[in-house]
Amino acid sequence: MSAPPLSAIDPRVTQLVNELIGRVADKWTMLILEALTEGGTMRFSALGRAVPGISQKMLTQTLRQMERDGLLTRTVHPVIPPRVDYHLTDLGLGLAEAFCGVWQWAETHLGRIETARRDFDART
Amino acid sequence: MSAPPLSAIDPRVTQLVNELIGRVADKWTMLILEALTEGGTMRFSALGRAVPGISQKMLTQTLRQMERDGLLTRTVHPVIPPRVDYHLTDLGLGLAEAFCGVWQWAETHLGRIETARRDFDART
DNA sequence: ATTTATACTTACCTTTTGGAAAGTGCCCCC
DNA sequence: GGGGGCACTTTCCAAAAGGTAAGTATAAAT
Repeated sequence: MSAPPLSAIDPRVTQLVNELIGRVADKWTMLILEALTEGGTMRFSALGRAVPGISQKMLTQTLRQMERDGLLTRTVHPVIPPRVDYHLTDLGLGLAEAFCGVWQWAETHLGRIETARRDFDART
Repeated sequence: MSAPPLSAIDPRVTQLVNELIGRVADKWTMLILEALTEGGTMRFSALGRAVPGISQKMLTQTLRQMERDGLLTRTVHPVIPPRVDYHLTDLGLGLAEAFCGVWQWAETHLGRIETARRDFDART
């Protein structure tokens, strides 16, 4: 499917913003964002514990992406065994705040969605 | 990775909300949400045109999910050739509003993220 | 000397996602 | 009676996501 879109308000910004949101709004990023919002500064292993179900691979990968996007800082302490601290930048905190709205929406309307699903499933 | 999470504020609501957000916050859902917010009532083909790059398969699939979740209504007019209208429910509109914050955040901070990325890539 | 702890990295492999394209149903129009 | 339009549905297949598990580095502790 192609052809020109409906509105001409945004030229290529829309494209970029969508890409950005897609990158930023995935499952693990949101969960890490939440953990760091609550936990302040956390080390790798603590994050692993705070985000149930995440694998080491995805934890590392997601943290790196977030660091790259400037959402958090990564501080390596030159000690052994290694210790690495993560904490949100103001950019990351801002994103967490913005997501707060979605979070709250989800929390308050969870019930309605569940019944909507049941109705739909019964109907079909 | 497993073990108990950091905070005990939310029992299993967190789980449900996360699942819900993951379902609701994907690329196509957001784009369709946006199209319908701007376009009001739209038919299948119009949505296909309004969301550039989506395939018929994903359009149908995403619309069905959204209908199931109660985010939009699907009205089949018994005419030939077929005509099906989609439009957001108040639930869907609420979600669109909630996402508005994220959208705006992304729009305003796009520049900062891009420079953060360049810095990171240069650093490594 | 071996074990332990931490924060990764890498290789392999399964599962999921999603695109392309062809098929379906149905009536109107020429 | 052949073609066209719309809204799907289905099948096949390639690409990407992501899990598991093993490996790496280092120094302190036993």
